[in-house]
Amino acid sequence: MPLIGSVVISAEVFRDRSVRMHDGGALTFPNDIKGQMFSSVRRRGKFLWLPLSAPENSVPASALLVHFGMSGQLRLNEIDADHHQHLRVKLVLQSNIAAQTRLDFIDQRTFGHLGIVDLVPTLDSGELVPAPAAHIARDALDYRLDIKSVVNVIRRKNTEIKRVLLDQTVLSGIGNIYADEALWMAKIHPQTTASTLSSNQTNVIIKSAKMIMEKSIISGGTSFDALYVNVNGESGRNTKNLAVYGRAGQPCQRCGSAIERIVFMNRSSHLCPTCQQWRSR
DNA sequence: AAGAACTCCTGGATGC
DNA sequence: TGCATCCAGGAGTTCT
Repeated sequence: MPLIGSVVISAEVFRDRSVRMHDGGALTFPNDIKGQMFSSVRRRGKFLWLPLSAPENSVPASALLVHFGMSGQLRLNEIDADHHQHLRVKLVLQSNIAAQTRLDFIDQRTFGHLGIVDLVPTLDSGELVPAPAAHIARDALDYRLDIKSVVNVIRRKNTEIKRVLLDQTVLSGIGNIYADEALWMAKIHPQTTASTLSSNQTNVIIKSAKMIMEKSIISGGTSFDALYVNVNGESGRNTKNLAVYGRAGQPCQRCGSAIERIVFMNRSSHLCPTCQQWRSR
């Protein structure tokens, strides 16, 4: 059943935290979403939203905003399917061409959330985006991405390049895994100060990230276990494509050196100590 | 203002 | 067997 054109018949929140970004929280969310129709699907970085239908001849003013955090999923289920152990929010949907169905928000670690938010025009393009995501930069895979200006922004940052890659206000969509993979491909140490990188090096990093993410999407995403599945509950197959992430101790595919795991900014980073040397300038 | 640290959370893996 | 500790990380908030 298609999501677009479906109307929310009812909603139930099983974990208040999962709608913490909704104005009014769990108290008002079910009533606020009831009767709303999804008119399309949009994405920017790690935010996804479903604009809610507006009166005729007017643009949508609000949307159901979803962030998956680490472990969040949206899954379409039969109306009477068993509740998943980590079901946090349940929407019952009705379309005019199919039976009722269920859109489940499942999230073990509850870093994800959803809520109804206003759509606001961005300063640069006037594109309508959810207010809580308005500060998020264009996605790495957005064809309108201005790589040249992103390179300039990155090269003005006086901090480690990996921090910058994870900063969603610079460039969005890159998380811890793809940052490590892109830096390995570009042969840059994650703790290299961004402002010491050349334009060419910075370009290579961005293009590597794009290439890696595109390849991952074709493989159905990077998943490790049953926690990470697509809308139909299927796991991705991209782990076999990873060169460094989660491969500490294994040989580098380029030079054979043992991959290292280091910790900074309270996160793991994986790198080849030979290919990615930390040169200070 | 920019950059860094802290915080939220669950449950599988690991150690004693 | 059982209990404690570690680990995974996106991003908002708070700090320096």
